[in-house]
Amino acid sequence: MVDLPPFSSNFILHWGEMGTKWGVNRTVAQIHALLFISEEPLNAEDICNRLGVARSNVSNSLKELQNWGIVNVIHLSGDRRDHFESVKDVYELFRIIITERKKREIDPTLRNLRKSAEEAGQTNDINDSYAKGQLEELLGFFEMVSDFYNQMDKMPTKSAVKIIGMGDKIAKTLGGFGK
Amino acid sequence: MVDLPPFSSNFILHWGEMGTKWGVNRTVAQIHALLFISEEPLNAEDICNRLGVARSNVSNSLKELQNWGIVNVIHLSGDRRDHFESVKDVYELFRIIITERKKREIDPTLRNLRKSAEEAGQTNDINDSYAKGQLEELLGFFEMVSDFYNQMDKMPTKSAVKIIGMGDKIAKTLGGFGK
DNA sequence: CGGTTGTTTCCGTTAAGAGAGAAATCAAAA
DNA sequence: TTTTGATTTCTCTCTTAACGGAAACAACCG
Repeated sequence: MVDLPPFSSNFILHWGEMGTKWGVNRTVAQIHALLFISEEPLNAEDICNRLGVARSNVSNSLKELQNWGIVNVIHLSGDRRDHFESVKDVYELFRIIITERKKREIDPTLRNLRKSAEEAGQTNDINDSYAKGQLEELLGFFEMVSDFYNQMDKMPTKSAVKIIGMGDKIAKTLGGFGK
Repeated sequence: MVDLPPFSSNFILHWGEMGTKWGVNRTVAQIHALLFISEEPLNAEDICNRLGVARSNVSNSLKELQNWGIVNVIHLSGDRRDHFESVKDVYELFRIIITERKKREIDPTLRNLRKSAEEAGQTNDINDSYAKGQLEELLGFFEMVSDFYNQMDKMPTKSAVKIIGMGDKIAKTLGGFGK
């Protein structure tokens, strides 16, 4: 971890570690952490040197970060090399991540549940009716979550933040109805 | 996949597959899926037979599901064997999962960010000020998310559901402010 | 054309995790 | 105490992912 203050390396290492728990590989998360706290865009060479990882690894990791949509290519005048920068706004960053995770982790299940529920609907075996009901419950839940995500995604970031931040007030208002 | 209607095996297999994307192993997710759609509690032997996996694997997986808090032991009269049942209410199920994931995936980062931000606060090197600011932004975001989770957790399930379900209406109300 | 940059694709190594099976251990009921 | 069920531990295998290095390739520019 060359040329970085201790608190930065600490953060980068931790972010890499957590990355593995979030389903992205360590290097990918580290590179993202580095770019996120870098004021200027960095080129691939810079990243290699700072993190001490192989060039090919950096190249592939950058590609994955671009697939996620949280890292963009920047061209500096007078320099032919690609430079990379992370989405810098935290709210925007997580909006993208959440949308992407929904696409990968929710939508396939939603499709499968719809299919399963449909198939289940065609059987009338009394033994299967409980399973059928549970699948329908699950499907309903996933539909709801999916709708919620879609609405948050359409919303301007600030409104979404406001909803999250106002969680307690909304809860109090609605609490009476929910009981 | 013995003694199960096609839509059930389909669901169990898919849930197992998605489990790997959610960070739990395949067998653990499959067992959970099986228990979730089973009306009666199953014993370890049953699970072995239905899913065709090793007994030890079932034992360890059940333990992990109990650690997550989404599977409980049940004792049936006249049967000394442990029986297992999943949390059956979908909303309750995901409330538990989300709380648990927060504990594993958010809280450690929150702690680390607090530490990093504190360390960063002590340096006055002008070169580090951007990184410092980004870390503070990130910390603020994680604090907000954490608070939101805590509030949802304290809330009766129905209120939480109501907030999620009313996402669009709340968005419309707040939309004007957010723009 | 030669030099630089970037991507892609191999290959080989290493590390980590999942999974199965066997045996030892433990606990409680009969 | 004996028996049954459950957990724990250990070992072994298999698979996957990560990683680095090297080379091939394409694109571009001077």
